Order: sequence, then structure tokens, then C-alpha cells
Amino acid sequence: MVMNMRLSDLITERILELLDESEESTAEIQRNEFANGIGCAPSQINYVLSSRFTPEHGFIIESRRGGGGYIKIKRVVLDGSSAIMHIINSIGEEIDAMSARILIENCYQSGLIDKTSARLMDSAISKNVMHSLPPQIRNSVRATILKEMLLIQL
Amino acid sequence: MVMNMRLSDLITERILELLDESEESTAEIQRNEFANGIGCAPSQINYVLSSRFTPEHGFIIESRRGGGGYIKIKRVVLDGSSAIMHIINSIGEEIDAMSARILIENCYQSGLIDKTSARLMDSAISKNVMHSLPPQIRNSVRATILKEMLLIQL
DNA sequence: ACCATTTTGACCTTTCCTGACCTTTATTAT
DNA sequence: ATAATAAAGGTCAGGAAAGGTCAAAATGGT
Repeated sequence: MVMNMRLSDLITERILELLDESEESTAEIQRNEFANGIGCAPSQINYVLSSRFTPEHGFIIESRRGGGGYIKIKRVVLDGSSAIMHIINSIGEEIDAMSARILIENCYQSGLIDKTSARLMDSAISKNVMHSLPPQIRNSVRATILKEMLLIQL
Repeated sequence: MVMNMRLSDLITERILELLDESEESTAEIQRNEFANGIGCAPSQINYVLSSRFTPEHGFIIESRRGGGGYIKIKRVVLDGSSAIMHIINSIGEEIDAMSARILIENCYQSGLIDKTSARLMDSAISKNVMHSLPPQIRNSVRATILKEMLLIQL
């Protein structure tokens, strides 16, 4: 238990503690100081954040460089059974143009997203945009864009 | 309250206060006096102005040297379609990540787009998406996506 | 032994802040 | 009027203080 506690686990634990203590479910840290308190390389913090505090895991990261910089970790309440989450999961690694259009339309019709959002999604994956990409990666880029855009609707 | 308040933040705050107090959305300061009141080097004021009160951020600066000199900061309120058209034109064929972020933020701050739209735009050109593209075409794809998304807000 | 995860370190980019020096404008002395 | 001086604001280079990235080495599980 304590024996195979990796650094990553410790870091994760500390961050979760901070989040639990916080009224607003927000932890703000200074990377170097935090890493120092734990005794690890600063970049290790980035590793943990990018592997365990992703939007898919229900967190939003915001940071700033330079003097007085910081890293903010926000926990967003996400309902694992929410419709949007299901849809995101159903997209997978690739999606073709037609399926995407239908998916967006369905989201709109079922009231999951409003009209403006639907139109924005359409334009983000419009022909104009896709045309500027190598054909081989279109389906995967479309999937990535769509998933990113759906994520914030949670 | 706020733990690590940078000088830049303090200066920004003071200027915004002045702008809010003003009927004309115009703040007029004297650089040395203002810097003195805050306790920083006078040139720090220029730094803040040129990094946070640019036209891209929605402000216009006007100043005069010599005896009785001053610096005037005006907040410009963009209006409607023509503003968006202007912004679209200003994007051109390519745009880097930071300029894009600032542009979106400015559109939101000036009321041209709502918060959800701003967040959707951010996610459509997020790191996750850009990372799935060949580096050489990122700036142009970002420009295309952004312009497409802005177009529908007309 | 192999594969995925973890961990580190070297190097990069962004942001902040100051101080020395420069330019412009107004005022004052001759 | 003109020249000198004072009173602003402007610029720029440099250093310091953050956080970001990436690839290679270490580790751990099966």
C-alpha cells in the first residue's frame, strides 16, 4: 500500500486533497513549489495533470507562465451517465462527414445543445475546413474537434 | 484575498476601475504619478498598456509628452456585424495560437459573441485538435476554423 | 522478457519588472 | 524671438520568475 505508492499517486492525492478542501472545487498551485514539497521534478506535475486530470476525467486545467505564474485545477461535475458523455464515447477515433452532421443535428433536436452551438460545430468541421486537411486525417481530426466541442457542453 | 497579485494585475485593475468610473469609458492618467501611487517603475505602465490594453483587447491608447503630458486609455465598444467582418478580415490566411485566444477573448469581452460560443471556438482550436495536425498547416487551419465560426455569428 | 507507465533532466517559451537612455512638449530666462 | 531648462512620456535590452515540452532512462506488472 504505502510501499508501492508512486510519486504520481502522491501528487494525485495531494491535488485531490486540495480540491476537497476548496469551496469552489478549485486547486491553485505553483508548480515548482508544489513539486519541491513532494520531492519530484517539476515536469512530473505536468505528467500527472495530463494523464489523470484531463477533461475526460472531469477536470479543467488552466495555467499561466511568467512571474507569479500558477496552475489551476478545476473539478467539473460530470454525470457519467449524461447523454453527452455517451455521445462523446460513441464517436471514437474517427467519424465521417455525414455521421457528424447527423450527430450534431440529433444533439440539437434532442435539446442537448442550442442552435448556435450546433451551427458552430457545423462550421468547425465544414467543407472549407476539411478541405484544408490531408484527406487521410480528415475523419480523425473531425472526431477530435467534435469531441472537444461536445466536452464543454457538459 | 488575492495572494499573489502581480504589479501588472494591480495596474490593470486600477485602470479598469478608472474606466468603469468614467462616463466616457476613458481613463486619463499621468504616468509617473500613477506609477508612484502603485510603487513601480514608470515603464511598467507602458508594459501593461502594451500587453493588455491593445486594440486587439479592445482599447485605444493616446498620449502626450512634455509638461502636462498624459496617457488616455479608451475602451472601444465594437458593434455588430461590421465588427465581426472586420475581425474576420484581420485574420488573414494564418493565425497563431495566442493571437487566436486573444481574439476570441476580445470578441467575448466586447459582447460580440456569448460565453458558450467563445468556449466552443476555444475548443475547436484547442491543443488537442492542433496536435492532431501536421505542424506546418496548424496556423492556416486555425485561421480557417476561426473564420468559419465567426462567419455564422453575423 | 516485454510492454506500458513513470520519472527525470535539459532546453524552451511566456510573462514580468526595472533601469538607463531617448524624444517630445511646455515653460522660463535672456 | 530664441535658447536653455524642466517636465513629461517612450523604447529597449536584460534579467528573473514562472510554467511547458520532449525524449530518454528507470521502473513495475504480467
